[in-house]
Amino acid sequence: MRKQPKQHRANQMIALLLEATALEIADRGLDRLTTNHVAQRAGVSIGSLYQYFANKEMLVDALLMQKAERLMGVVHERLHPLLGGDIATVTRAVLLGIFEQVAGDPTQRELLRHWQRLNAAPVFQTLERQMTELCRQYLMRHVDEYRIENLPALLFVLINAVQYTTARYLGEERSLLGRDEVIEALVRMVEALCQPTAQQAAKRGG
Amino acid sequence: MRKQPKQHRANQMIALLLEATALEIADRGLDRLTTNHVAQRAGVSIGSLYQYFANKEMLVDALLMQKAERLMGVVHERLHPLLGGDIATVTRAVLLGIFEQVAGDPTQRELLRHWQRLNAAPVFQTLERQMTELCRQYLMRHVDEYRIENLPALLFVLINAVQYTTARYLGEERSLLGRDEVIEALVRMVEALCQPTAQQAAKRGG
Amino acid sequence: MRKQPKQHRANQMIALLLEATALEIADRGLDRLTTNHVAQRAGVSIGSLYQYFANKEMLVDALLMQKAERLMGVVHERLHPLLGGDIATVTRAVLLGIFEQVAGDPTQRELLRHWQRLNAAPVFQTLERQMTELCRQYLMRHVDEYRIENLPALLFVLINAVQYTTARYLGEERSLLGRDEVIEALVRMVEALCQPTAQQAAKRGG
Amino acid sequence: MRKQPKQHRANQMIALLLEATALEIADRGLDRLTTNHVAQRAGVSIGSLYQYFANKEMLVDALLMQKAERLMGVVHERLHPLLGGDIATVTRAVLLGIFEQVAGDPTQRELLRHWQRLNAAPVFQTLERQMTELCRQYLMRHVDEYRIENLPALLFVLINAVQYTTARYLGEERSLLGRDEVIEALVRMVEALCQPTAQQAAKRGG
DNA sequence: CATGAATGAGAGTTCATTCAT
DNA sequence: TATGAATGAACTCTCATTCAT
Repeated sequence: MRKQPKQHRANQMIALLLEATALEIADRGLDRLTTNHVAQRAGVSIGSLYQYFANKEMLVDALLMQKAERLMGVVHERLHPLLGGDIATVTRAVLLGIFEQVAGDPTQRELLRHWQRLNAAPVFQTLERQMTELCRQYLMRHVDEYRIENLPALLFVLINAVQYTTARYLGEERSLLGRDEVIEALVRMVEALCQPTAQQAAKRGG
Repeated sequence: MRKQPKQHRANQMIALLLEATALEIADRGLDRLTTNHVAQRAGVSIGSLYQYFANKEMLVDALLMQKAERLMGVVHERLHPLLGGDIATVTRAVLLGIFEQVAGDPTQRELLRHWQRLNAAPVFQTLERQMTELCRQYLMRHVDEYRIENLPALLFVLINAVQYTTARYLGEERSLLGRDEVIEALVRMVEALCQPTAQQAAKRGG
Repeated sequence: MRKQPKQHRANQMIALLLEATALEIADRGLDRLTTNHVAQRAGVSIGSLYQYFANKEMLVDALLMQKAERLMGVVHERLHPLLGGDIATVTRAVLLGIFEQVAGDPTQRELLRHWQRLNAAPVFQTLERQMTELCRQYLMRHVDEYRIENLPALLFVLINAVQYTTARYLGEERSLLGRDEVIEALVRMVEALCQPTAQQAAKRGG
Repeated sequence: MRKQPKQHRANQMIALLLEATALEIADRGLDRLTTNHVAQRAGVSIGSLYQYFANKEMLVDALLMQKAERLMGVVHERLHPLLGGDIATVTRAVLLGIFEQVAGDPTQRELLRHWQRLNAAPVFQTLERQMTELCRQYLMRHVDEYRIENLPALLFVLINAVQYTTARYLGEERSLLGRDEVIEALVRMVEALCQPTAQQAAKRGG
């Protein structure tokens, strides 16, 4: 009861700093991000920044965590009502959700451009674990519709292929390809990877 | 006859510097690469480095070029004798070649971790264009075996999915998955993406 | 009330750095001036220097500004009470003021040695404009005592002849000529350049 | 008889290097002059440059010397036929000669911009001594036409005033003033400085 | 807790000069 | 003598981090 307001102010400060970090990354790029600029943009002293984040890396990690959580939120939101649906529909819905979430946010696009460098960060590992788990659950639920051999390998390729291709597409300033074209191609890839069982194929063919 | 030895020494120096750059990248990472360290590691003065490379970026670009050329060499080498083969065989052969080339070279693995940042470099664009062109040619050669809709989108997804997944796998320190598992999963993905025509499917089925 | 001490400390730091810059210039010359030496001499870190001056040029400019302002102060101080006096008296007084100001300050003397290079600096252009304006005003005030043809050309020659000759004399380590001899010669030159009208000449001659 | 050709080649080399130095100064400015560039421009190895000039300073000094000699040549050329003429005519002729010599030569103009820095060089001291001597001789020849008090001081002021004003005018990229305006103003200054004796004034007045 | 002035190691790069060939 | 590859001290400037107030 005594600590509540302090907690609150701390959370406010953290939010403020993360917001400033996001803006700086969007404006100047990840490579030119400096803690002094962040503090200045947040209207806060550089000392305060270091009160809440041990160092620059922690600051970026926290922002990454925030963005990752929002992204996972979107994924869940899209996935949940369709858990019973076929793989193409589900994939399409989730990808559309991600594209919409990221496309309008220059910060996330800049972060995507550095995905590979950043994915050592624990946040990314969490994000990936969650995605993997989600896919595994979906496939388990539909275990007799799709014939999966070597699930771990498939998940690895699936997740990475989709993630990086998406990252690449969204990270580009402008592409010759339209959003829907790319989504459809990805959907087809996912669909094809999870080859339906003969039984399913027959149903479809019929 | 007069310029030979000069040329030779110059080439030696360049090779020495690129080698040192590769080692430094492998040891300290691309972000912590410094020209002074490179020169020191090469056992050469910093001035010499700048005699052969206008700046740090050029140095890295040259290394990238070298690695890219070797990689493309391997790709061609594997691809050529199999141009008439089916897509799975070709893909498997090429991926195996790449994996063998890269897996043992920490420098290339570190570079792969920064793929996204680096692919602005002309070398990477060239590399990607070449790969795209190769895929296009293969698919054109087999135009009536596979039913391709929206070739550009397919190529984009195909190339990126394979490239980045490979990069991710090879970039990791160690993975729970074996090399062959990943290659097989990728092969299946590529195969699935290029769905056979009904006729082909029938042949296969028959 | 809050920002006072900050302002004060900042001003102190700036003064300290300018002082150190002046000393370094006096000791090692403008060409061998380095920011690290300045910081070291000021007993301050190089980072602090760059907190207050964007780059080396700005540092030198600020010093130039400071010296120029002092010089203009002296000129005004000497000129003002004599605005009604004849040209020889005014010139003599102003020159004496400048000589006294500069002679004892090795920094200013070193700066004078580089006058030509520095007079691209805005500070110098301002200084020169002020001097020119002052001369013009004086001559306008005494318009019927002196016959001036082609005022712009006269002002150009007048200002430059006096400025550079002074700069040259003061820039030298030691001269065979005494200060007063040079001043008298310059006074005579100025007086001669602004030839009196016939009427004035008659008055004087009478 | 044996050393002649070697001498000759040496002279050729020196001339070549000085020419290259001049071009480099004209193109890139004195501050950005580098010995490597000079050698390259001369089509000669940097080692050869150091065979003929102990260091960079010597190289510039030699160029200065060359230019100074040409300038003195012009001065003599113009002065000699007019030794008996009045001071205005002589001054005008000499100044016109100098202006013509320098105006078209970007190298000399760039050097003029750095006059003050360079005039520590022995070459400049020689040049100045020669000019001073010439003026002294002229004035001695006309000793009863002009009333000179304190000849050394007058010469100092005279030489410097003319030199620097000329240097300033010619060093500028473009001026609002025309060449003749400036020459006339300078001529008037010189004329006025060397006040005619009463006798002469009478003659002129009559 | 907040502040922000101060720090300083270390980055990339230049260029006069040397010396083995 | 001519060469030019090699040198390396020295330069300007950045920025993550600290700590006295």
